[in-house]
Amino acid sequence: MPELPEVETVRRELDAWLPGRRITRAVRVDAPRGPKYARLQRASGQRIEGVDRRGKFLLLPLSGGDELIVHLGMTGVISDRDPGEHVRAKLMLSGRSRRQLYFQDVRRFGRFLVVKAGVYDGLPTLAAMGPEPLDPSFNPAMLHVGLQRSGAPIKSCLLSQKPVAGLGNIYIDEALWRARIHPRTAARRISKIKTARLHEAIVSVLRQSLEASGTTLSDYRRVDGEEGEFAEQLDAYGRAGLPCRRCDHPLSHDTIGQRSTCFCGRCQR
DNA sequence: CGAGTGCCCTGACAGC
DNA sequence: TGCTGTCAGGGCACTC
Repeated sequence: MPELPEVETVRRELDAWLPGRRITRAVRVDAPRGPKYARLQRASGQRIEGVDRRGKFLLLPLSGGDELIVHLGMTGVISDRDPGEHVRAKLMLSGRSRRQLYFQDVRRFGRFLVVKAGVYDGLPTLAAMGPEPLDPSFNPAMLHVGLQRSGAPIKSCLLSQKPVAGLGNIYIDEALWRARIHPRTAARRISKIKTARLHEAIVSVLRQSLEASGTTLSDYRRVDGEEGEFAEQLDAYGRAGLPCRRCDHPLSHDTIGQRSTCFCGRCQR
């Protein structure tokens, strides 16, 4: 499932060639009507001014004062080649190369919509998005303040995107494993010492995954169709029953916040 | 307002 | 072979 490293990988690829191009036509293809593709046709005729990211959302400011918002959901793939099936939206672009942009999304959890720039009324998670973990200003004190606001299990708290942006099921399990924090620990009970460890774990796992162009488990692909290479470096996610790489104890599996969770019952306390 | 639950959606896979 | 059931989960609507 695309999380920050995957979305940032896609952002960088798009940022290399999209800005400055005009969207000659934006169309829904076999996409449901409704809020996930709201006002997409408004992008037609506008120039793409940049490719930004907040958490797992891609934000493309447009010349007409609008913003194209893309969320990959579970199975969203942005491609510069026609994937053939499950294409939900398509951007025809100006420019001699005739390059186009396809949004493929098998399970339809993704979004591809246009809003007035910065107006996120229908997107409460984006509107309340926490700090960017790879921004140099992100520090343990900020994380601690965010965690203090919640009595929920740390796993659920991080899924909310409020204490920090861009983490999903995979990197939360990885970060908690690295920081040796049990996923059921109430967020506000996490000490400053452990919060500092968690901060370091979040930043390191995201940087390392980004270095590997993200994690491909099944659906995620880069714009050129290549896979991310971080899956082989996962220590927790998907390793239930396998020995912990730190203490050899078999990893446990549990469901927290309706999410499958893997952790070491011995060294995560 | 915070926490918890149901829901969307489709393919992969296990079991019979 | 072909069917059924289960699982995967990000974000939102809704309830308490």
